[in-house]
Amino acid sequence: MSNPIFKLNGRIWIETGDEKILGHGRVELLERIQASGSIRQAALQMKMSYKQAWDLVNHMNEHFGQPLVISHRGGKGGGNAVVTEHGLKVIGEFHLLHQKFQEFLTANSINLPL
Amino acid sequence: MSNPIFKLNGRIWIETGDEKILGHGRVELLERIQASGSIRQAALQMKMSYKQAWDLVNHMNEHFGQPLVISHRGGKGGGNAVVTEHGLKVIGEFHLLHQKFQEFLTANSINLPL
DNA sequence: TTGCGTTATATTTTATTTTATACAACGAAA
DNA sequence: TTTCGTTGTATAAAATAAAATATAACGCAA
Repeated sequence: MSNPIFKLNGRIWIETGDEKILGHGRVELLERIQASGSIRQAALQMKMSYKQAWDLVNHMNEHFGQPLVISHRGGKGGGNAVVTEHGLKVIGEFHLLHQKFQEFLTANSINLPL
Repeated sequence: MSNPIFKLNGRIWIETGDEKILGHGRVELLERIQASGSIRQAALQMKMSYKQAWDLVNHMNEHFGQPLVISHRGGKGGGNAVVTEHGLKVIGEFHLLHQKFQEFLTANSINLPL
């Protein structure tokens, strides 16, 4: 390990109480649900199990003031899921925070003697 | 879930390449090693196994340019571990970054309609 | 030279998390 | 009313991670 390059990195998320309810993975999931109209397709795209995706969606719906995703079963295509207006707002707000955080990361670095 | 309070939280760490080599847990471990002079005691205090603590120390020593911890076995007390000058420097630098990050977290928040 | 407590390491066991599998419920459309 | 693919849910299997256990190496001090 000669001449290592040290990089600052990190993650941010939203909590209520001490429970994490939104991070960048969940945001990506929401975006893929919106794009595909399907929890299953979003899960496949992100290579996670349907159960995990469903659990995440359910958790978000339970912990935000209003549901972020509304799903229907049966009907054309077997069922579908849509991201609510509130969900879109949440996505947008998180993107703003994420961008500021990226700026923080690039603006700060470790200063270590080699 | 009526009237939820959304809080921004997060973590930062140092990487080389794509490997995490220092975060707040490792920093605490270093500090406890320095305070106790023992990897084992530090591990006990943090309720982690000796093996896990040793692996973390070993990983840090391998990935920073110079060792952060020097250990000895045998002798008075059975052996000991000390944090190097470079290790102290690393701890200090991380604290600076961490403090700035805390300021970032308190300065930013989500804006969501209830 | 024996005992001591720690470091260092390997191996086994346990616990936790994740994934896979199965299937009922559903509603539109053929 | 049958088919279809998804949602929703439970259970089993598999994969990971963590912890427990064991033991050698070590060097000082009694």
